[in-house]
Order: sequence, then C-alpha cells, then structure tokens
Amino acid sequence: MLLHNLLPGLSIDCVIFGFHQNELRVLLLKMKQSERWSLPGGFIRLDRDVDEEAAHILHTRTGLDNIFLKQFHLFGKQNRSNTSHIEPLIEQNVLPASSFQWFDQRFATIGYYALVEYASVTQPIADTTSDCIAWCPLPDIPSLILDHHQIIEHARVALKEELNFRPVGRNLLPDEFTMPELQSLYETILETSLDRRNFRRKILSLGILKDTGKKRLGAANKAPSLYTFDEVKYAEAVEKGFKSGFL
Amino acid sequence: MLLHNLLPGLSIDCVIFGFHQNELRVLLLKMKQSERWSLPGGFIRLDRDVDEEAAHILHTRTGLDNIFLKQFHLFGKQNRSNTSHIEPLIEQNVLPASSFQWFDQRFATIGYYALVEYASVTQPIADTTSDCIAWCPLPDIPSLILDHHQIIEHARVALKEELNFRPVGRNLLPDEFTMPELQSLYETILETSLDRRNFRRKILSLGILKDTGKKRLGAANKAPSLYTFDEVKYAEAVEKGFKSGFL
DNA sequence: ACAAAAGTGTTGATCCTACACCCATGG
DNA sequence: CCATGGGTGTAGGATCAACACTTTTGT
Repeated sequence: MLLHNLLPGLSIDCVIFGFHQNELRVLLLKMKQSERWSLPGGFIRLDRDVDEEAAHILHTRTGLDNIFLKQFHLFGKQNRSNTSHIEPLIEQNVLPASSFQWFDQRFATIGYYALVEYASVTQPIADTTSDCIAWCPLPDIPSLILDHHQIIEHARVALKEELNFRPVGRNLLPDEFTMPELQSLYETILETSLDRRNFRRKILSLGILKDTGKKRLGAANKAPSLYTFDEVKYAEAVEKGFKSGFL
Repeated sequence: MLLHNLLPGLSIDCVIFGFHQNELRVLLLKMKQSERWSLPGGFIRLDRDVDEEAAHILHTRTGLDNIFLKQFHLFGKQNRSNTSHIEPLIEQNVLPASSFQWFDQRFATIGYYALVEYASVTQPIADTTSDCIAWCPLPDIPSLILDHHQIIEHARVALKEELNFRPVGRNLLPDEFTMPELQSLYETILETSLDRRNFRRKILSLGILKDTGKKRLGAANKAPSLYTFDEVKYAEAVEKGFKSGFL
C-alpha cells in the first residue's frame, strides 16, 4: 500500500453480510499480534471514487464483483481512532515504522455494508496485517478493534430497514432457494418470527419469484420447491420501489 | 479560520430546510465575486466530532441550537471538488493566497440536513466568503457551486423518507399551527396531494397533537383550530418508533 | 349575501392476522 | 409406519381510499 496518494483522514470499513445455517454472518479479519478482529477496510486513493474503493475492498477480500454495496453512515467521533492495534504490527515489522505517522492521524470512517451469497465466497483473502479471515455469526462476534462493534450494529439496523425497500434475498441467497429458507432469512434480519402462510402469500404477491418446478430432496420431510428471482420482474420492481411493509 | 488543525480531505455541507408560504426552502449563501451560490458548510476541527461541527455550522449561520440535524450521505466522487469558486476569492483578497493549498485538496463532503422553524431564523449570518445568505424555495434554486445541486436533491429524498418515521412538523412548523398548514407541509415534502379528511384522521390517530382551543383568525373563511405537539406523547412515540405509512 | 376554506362520517375495498389439517419424504 | 417439516385457505378485524355537504369567517 502506498501511503502517499491516499485521501488523508478518511477510511472505509465494510460490513460484509452473508447468510448460512440460519444465521447472519460477517466477514472479519484477525489482526496479527493480537487477539482482536477487525472489519475489512482500507483507504481511498486520490484518483478513485469512495464508492469505487469500497467495491475494491470487497473485491480484494472476496473475489466478488457487482455486489450490492451501500454506504450507510460516517463515523466521525473525535476520539474514535487510535494506534493501539497498529503498534504491535510495527514492533513486529508487519508494517514499516514509517507508516506509523499515517495511522496516527485522526480518521473518520465511512461504513458500507455488502450483501453476498455465502457460498460464493469460497476463499476469502486476508490482508497483510491479518493472519486469517473468517465468517463470524452475528451472535458471537469476538473482540474488535476501535468502534467496529458499533459499526456492525449500525449496519445491522440499516439492513433491517433496507428489507422494507428491497427483497434482500436476491443478494444473500443462492440462485435457487426454498420458501422456508427465504423466510428464515427474513426472520433473522428482522429478529422476529413470521407466520409461514402469511409470509409466503406476501412474498409471492410481490410477483418477483418464479417456481423452478424443482424440489430440494434429501431431508426426511416433504420436499420444498425451489424458487428463483424473476430477473425481469425483479428489476422492474426495484426500479419503481417496493413497499414491502415488514418492520 | 485556522487551516491547520482541521481534518484534511473532508468537509461538511448542511442542507437547512425551512417551510414558508407552502414551500420548502433551503438556506443558501451567495459567493462573493461570483453569481453562484453554495450550501452552508465548513470543515472539521481535529478536536471535534463531525456531528458537533455540523451543529456548529448550523448554529453559526442561524443562531439556533438543539436543532434536528441528520447526516444523510457522503459525497465521495473523485472529481467532485475543484477550486474554481475559490480562485476569484483569492484574487480579490477575500481569502489569503496561502489558503489555496488547502482548498486545492481533494475533498469528500458529508451531507447533513437540518429542519428548522422558518420564523425562528430572523437574521441568518453570511460567512466571510459570501455577500449574502437567503432562503431559497426549492423550485427556484439558483446556480450552485460544485455538486451542491445534487446534495440538495439527495437531502430532499432523505427528508421524504424521514417523514415515514418522524412527524417532521414538530421541527419545521412553529409551536402552534393549523391542520391545513401541517397537511400542506406533508404535501410539499411528499410532492403529492392528500385527502383532507383522511389526513386529519391519520395524524390525529398518532395521538401526538393537542388542540389548543385557539383559532387562527384573520382570513375570510372559517377559522381553523391551532394545534401543538404534545411533548410527552411525542417523545414516547419517537422513542418506540412510528409507522406512519405515507410514501 | 357571497366567497373561501375548514370541519365532519360513511361505505366498500383491501390488507393483515390468526389459526389447523393434510401431504410428501427419509429413515 | 413414523417423525419431520412443507404446503394450503378462510374468516374477522383493521386500515385505507374515495367521496359531498354544512359551517364559519371576512368583505
């Protein structure tokens, strides 16, 4: 990373959501020389848009492109940043001593959240300051650097609100999925439980799902149908806005 | 303004909304040495929170404190800032030549919108780079610097969405107001027209208005009643969230 | 008296909620 | 054949949209 030619004072943090085993998960990096974890993040090159750089961070960690990514909040507390997570990295020569000055700035950070299909992230890639990267279920997030707990919590609320305007299943589930899977996703995001019959009726009434005719076999119960999003109808609907009315 | 001890690369722009004569208006500053106008804005001192600085800008221009103020978007395009509006100011010694370097940075800007009672802003105060400050109705915004048109448009959409979660009349209208005035505010923000009887029923059903018993006289028609927000019920309602369901 | 705008209620349509039984699959 | 979870319909209540006449005020 070249620390000149970066926009000073501003960083990006990405809350990358996936859904697996009926849990929302976020991609976290374990800092080297420390027991603390962090959100994937980075800085803004002077010749790039902030949105581009957020997409770039997402791509670098997941290999994915064209992902739903949305800016949700600027975290600008005067005392939010410090160098306590950087110092061990410099001591151990993970980062050059010359980079201390960069990290010793006051940073505001702009939070983005991304919605990705869990299974499409087969090999997430850690950065040079981390020794691993992993999906963590939201209920058991480990200790995080700086205000990253707060950033995740904020993203979670933003996602909950997004659900009223966008059928997020399109972004978080695989191409084909069952109605109970979709419902479980909604219940997890909304932190509530929903009536099976009413949920199905409501979702189908949006007119954006297609029944593939296929069924998911393999479990000791009636095989649920597999659905896909009808790309054409979906695009139309997003275009003119939803009014899904959960929440 | 001391240009050292500011957070570099990041500025604040405030879209200050007022409501007067059935129009939404925003406070704009006319740049000296130019026909263009700008949003009230500023920079972030290193020892202040970004939110604090936004409130400070609002206070400096309007004299008001404790105003509803909300961050709504970071504008981060690589090419959004330039110095074309600064150069004439330096040529005419409105700004010192030494400040050019500061303004010649790339800036991202964080947009805030504020909701104020129009009549409470009796003497808005221009800054040193402007020769006047005025309320402009949204339909006839003059030519603006940089991407300020886009910022206003974004704020307007954010306000429209806010209407579903917060009864913004509390912030935009005087203490006592009539039902038709409140309706007109809603119609303006939503850019639609609403049925009088249904509107009244819906608003009253929120249980946050009190009839003062007084009436507004002076017009050649039946005198409308004056209402106030019931502070206690209002606070309770904001606390546990609305579901106003306009939009 | 007249013009202008405020106040008021009902009806039908739609949407939401609550709820229980049968069916397909794997073991 | 049994356990598990998926699929399905209806009725009552709440909410929403549409709609017109009467009242009050100033001129």
